Amino acid sequence: MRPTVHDIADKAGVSLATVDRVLNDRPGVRGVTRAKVEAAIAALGYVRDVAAANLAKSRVYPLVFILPQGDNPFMRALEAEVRRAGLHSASERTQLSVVTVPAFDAGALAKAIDGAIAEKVAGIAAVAVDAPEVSDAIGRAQAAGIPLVTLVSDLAGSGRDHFVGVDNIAAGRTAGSLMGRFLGGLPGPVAVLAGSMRVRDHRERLEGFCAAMTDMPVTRAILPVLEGQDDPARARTLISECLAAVPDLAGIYSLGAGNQGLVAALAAGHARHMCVIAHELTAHTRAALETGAIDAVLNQDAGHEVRSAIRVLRAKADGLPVIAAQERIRLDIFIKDNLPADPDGDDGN
Amino acid sequence: MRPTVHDIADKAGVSLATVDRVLNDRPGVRGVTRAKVEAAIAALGYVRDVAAANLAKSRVYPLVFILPQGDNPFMRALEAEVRRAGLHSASERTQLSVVTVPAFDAGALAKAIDGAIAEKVAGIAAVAVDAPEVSDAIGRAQAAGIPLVTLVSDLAGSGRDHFVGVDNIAAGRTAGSLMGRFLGGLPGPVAVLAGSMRVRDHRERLEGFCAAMTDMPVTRAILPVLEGQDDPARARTLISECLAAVPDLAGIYSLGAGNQGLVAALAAGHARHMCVIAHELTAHTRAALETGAIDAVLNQDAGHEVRSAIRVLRAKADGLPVIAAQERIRLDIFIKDNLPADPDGDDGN
DNA sequence: AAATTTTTGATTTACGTACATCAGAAATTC
DNA sequence: GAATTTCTGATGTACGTAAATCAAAAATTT
Repeated sequence: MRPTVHDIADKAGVSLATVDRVLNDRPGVRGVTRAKVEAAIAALGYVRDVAAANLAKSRVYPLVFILPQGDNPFMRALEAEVRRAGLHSASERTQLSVVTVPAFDAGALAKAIDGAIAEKVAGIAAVAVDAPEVSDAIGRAQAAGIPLVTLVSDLAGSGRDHFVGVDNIAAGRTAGSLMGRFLGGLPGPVAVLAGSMRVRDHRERLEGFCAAMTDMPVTRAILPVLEGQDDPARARTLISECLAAVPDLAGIYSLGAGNQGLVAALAAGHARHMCVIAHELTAHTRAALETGAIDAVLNQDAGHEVRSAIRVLRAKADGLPVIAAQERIRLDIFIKDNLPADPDGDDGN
Repeated sequence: MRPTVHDIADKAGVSLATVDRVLNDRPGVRGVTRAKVEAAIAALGYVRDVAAANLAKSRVYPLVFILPQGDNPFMRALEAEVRRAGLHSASERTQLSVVTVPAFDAGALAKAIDGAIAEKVAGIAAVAVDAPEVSDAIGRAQAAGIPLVTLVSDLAGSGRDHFVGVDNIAAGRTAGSLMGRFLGGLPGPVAVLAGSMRVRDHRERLEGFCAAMTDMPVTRAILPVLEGQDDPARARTLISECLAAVPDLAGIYSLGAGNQGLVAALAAGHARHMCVIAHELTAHTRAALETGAIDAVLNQDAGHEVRSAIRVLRAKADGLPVIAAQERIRLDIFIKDNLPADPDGDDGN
């Protein structure tokens, strides 16, 4: 049997109350006594039974996820994962809620953060927008002692406790590297479709992509970035125009959302042999992978991100350390042959 | 606050003891009363507080992992992950242990399974060997009411409760597909290095690889399979001989272990441009990816597999359902650009 | 209607921790 | 050495469930 607080008390020759004072960092213990207890804890290899502790505390952790509104499939996937996690969260004494704010609206995001602070939540996860108002709001959360993690898009320099998301420069590099290898000696320039260059993750992906492409043995022109504002209709127009204007186009890298429009444009275009790499596995990109319209999809698993955010926020709320290596979000590469079987599949690992 | 057993008792107008009898399926409750209680449970949306329940039960779950001996890095990684999971398992009242048996030794494996049955463990996870003795032992585990999952390599048709591992045919297809795309129009045959064709997962990977290669627009010869017995020295010899004998070799698919030998042979050989795809991310394959000696590595995450096995065994032991979609092990594709930063990194998700 | 069986209630203890209270001991200050 | 402050012990309750016991009530059989 693993040691309990009683064993510590016996071993250290003190009372249960004193052990409790040491364990929970309560005042009123002399240095000598504290050392005795800590020695006993170390000697016995005691670890607190969190389940029992939470039961005794009957503490609940209300956590808020602040996500952008709109039909960005990845954001909706995140929201779905939060709700899914909410089903199991009861047993872990976590109460999850989702607040949506207009996309790219720094003021609204800041307001939502302040609202969460006012409600005295135990933690906040937010998709950051790169703006001073947001940094300020994050600062207020920190001042209030409420842990806050940025999700998907980071805001370095703010007081956020942690970033949950992929390394977007590496993601861009991966895309460039795959694109280069898939194209091989095939000539022709490549196009890049982004949402907006004012968003940090999109900038970073482009940066990595260009770096990888220039590292390739074959130099290849990268056309000026097409900004589709993550809007399917705009994306479709831009890609269609590009296909028409550049007859020898060899590849397209879509690093933002709005892939529905990309797929539509490709389908409408003549069946040209072209290498297409996109981000985020959604119903549309999955279907396009299966038909061969898209060659590879880079994905960050929404389920993993949500669970990681929850773990980190709970750890911060309890003052526990976060094991960085354990919370690293990996970049998945999907081609049609390693697609997970279930469209809504969540491996839960 | 979420409802407790007391709330059910009040709502149903029965005593706590009766609620307990219904909840834990104990005898001595009339059908009418049982229905009343169940109605109250449904009406209140009661869910058992597993933490409290486990605390009250103070039940422990001794689980055994039976793994092959030897220096197969992936198996050693699995073992390391079991030990790592063991550190956190205490809080979940799970006691993990590892038993190693000679690789490919059906008799030893069967004996190990019987040993675990004799020890009345709560669950068994084993890397299956395709043999009748093993099937029989699995049958005995089932007869003893001990849940058993196969790990990495399945044994369909046996009484195993679940298989934890990747779809190896899909893995082979993925390798073939990537190989074909990376090679493009480049001429030349490809070689396949396997451990042994008597192992099911290796057979399946080969099958998928060949299927994907024949689906490619460019037909390409696949040389007879080289069987390295997962032994680095043998693998090195075989690959070196192959490189010498086939000057126009375009690619190598290594679908088993022994990649250390493969890498050594490649390094010793002249710096020929060749597409190399291997399985399992180990220190050697990682280093080879970084130098460019290997182009892609297909990986099944040992940590995910171990955690999935634990979840499944615990669920089975408690008579709870397993959410299949949640326990699907994904096939990871790594190229040098999306390598996880930490060699021993475990994302824990 | 009595005897028997089955079902239900009431109550208690336990799991491991958190937290509060109050009395008593030890250390410190005056 | 007394008064004060600081520390420690003893004890109890709580969290939500499991599990056991024994008595009482209800249903069933004889």
